[in-house]
Amino acid sequence: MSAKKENRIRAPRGTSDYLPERAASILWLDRLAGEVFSNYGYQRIITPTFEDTALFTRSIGEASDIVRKEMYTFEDRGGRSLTLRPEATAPVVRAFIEHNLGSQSLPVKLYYFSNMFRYERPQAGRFREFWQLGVEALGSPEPSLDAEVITLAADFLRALDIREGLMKIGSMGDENCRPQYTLILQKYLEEKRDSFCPDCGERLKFNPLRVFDCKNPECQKALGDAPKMIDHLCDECRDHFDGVRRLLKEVEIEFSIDPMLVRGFDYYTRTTFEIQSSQLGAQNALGGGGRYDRLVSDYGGKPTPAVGFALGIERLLAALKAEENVDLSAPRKIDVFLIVIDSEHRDQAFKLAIELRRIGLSAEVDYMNRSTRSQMKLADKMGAEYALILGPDEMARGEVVLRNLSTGEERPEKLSLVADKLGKIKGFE
RNA sequence: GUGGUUGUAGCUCAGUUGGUUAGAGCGCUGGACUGUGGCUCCGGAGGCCGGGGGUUCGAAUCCCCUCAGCCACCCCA
Repeated sequence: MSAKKENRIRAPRGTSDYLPERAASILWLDRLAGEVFSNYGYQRIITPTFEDTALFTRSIGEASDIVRKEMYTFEDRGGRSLTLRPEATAPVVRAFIEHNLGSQSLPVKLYYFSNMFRYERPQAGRFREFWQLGVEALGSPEPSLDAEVITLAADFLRALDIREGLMKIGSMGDENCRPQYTLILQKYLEEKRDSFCPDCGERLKFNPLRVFDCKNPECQKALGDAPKMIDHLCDECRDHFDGVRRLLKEVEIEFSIDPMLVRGFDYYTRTTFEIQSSQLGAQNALGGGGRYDRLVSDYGGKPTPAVGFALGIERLLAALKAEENVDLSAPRKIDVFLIVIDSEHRDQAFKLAIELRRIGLSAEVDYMNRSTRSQMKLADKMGAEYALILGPDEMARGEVVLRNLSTGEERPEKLSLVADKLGKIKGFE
């Protein structure tokens, strides 16, 4: 037990053990997501934990921070370069192409709930292993699909009773209007270069849109009258964006237009969105997503427009906790606790416990040779509804005592019939 | 990767200007109640004071290094 602390192995940095209480919260979210998402027609997909490294370098963007310094990349014994998934859109798209899911009726609507890995310095709401819940809808360019996905995200937050989520939406344009806009922006930024911080000086060279993300107040001020993508959309993109906004209003989703919204992946086109929470600290995004019309064809699939989003599970839990709207720490309750008075009846208690469990009741027994009194205390602490007492006198008559722990009422029952009886009381059989 | 801050029992924390066997509450456990819980009372287990090195007669307390947590930058879920 007392291994020297220096030698003790701990969970790796940025990871954590989800002990029963927290694990239960995660599973609860998973189950709730399953309910809400299936109403919207999304089906669960599970992809591998690791993928060919090239899958991510190509989709996320060579220049992005995630690819440059945040991936868990390793070589396996066969010399393949593999990477623990930092996000799930690329794997889902890969699976979509690999299994020719595009030949089904479109759109194909999938959701996932899985762990992601990013080599980052841990911080509030940011970990090296974390969980994401997300959807991908592939096959339609219609604004209604964007609106559906955004509504689904908002409805899920509503189902969780998270009220502080702020929906922000924007548009990145497409291959027609974005390159032109980028040039206009770059030119503007170059002219006002001295007003920006050194970081932004770098950004404007390889990814000028990123300048919008800077938190430096000086930079934000200088950006005030910078040209915005949403003012330079081509006609098609403008119509699309208008369509998304109109539909969101139809279904009463509250949102604001954020002309400065920039997301971290290079593959987005047209609609992007992000849900921010004031409860979260610096890492304030509960989730986000957008449209990626080029990704499937970039991977060699048939051109397939698509849209999706991801929510951060740990951040949802943090927001839930901060808002205190939901009690995630419901105490465990059991149906029956079996109390052994004479240790010669332990085997019978063991058998009876299993019999009760097999008919669907939760039953517990003492494993520590506790006194009767201590067993009663345990039963109480576990929130047991009944205590089943195996006393030598009753056992000699083939009976046990059934005690209702909330009323204190107790009476003898035939040992051979007590399981059936409890099953009936609890509504089984 | 950079900066700030913290690190004492399972948990939340005390620990006085460095001074003998390191404390509390909760939790765990035994008992008071020899076959019966929730309250109360009494007892017990559990810490090389994150780890390593140094200063000192003496370090949980001072110094250095390291690891980890937290917070921020960066970036994003």
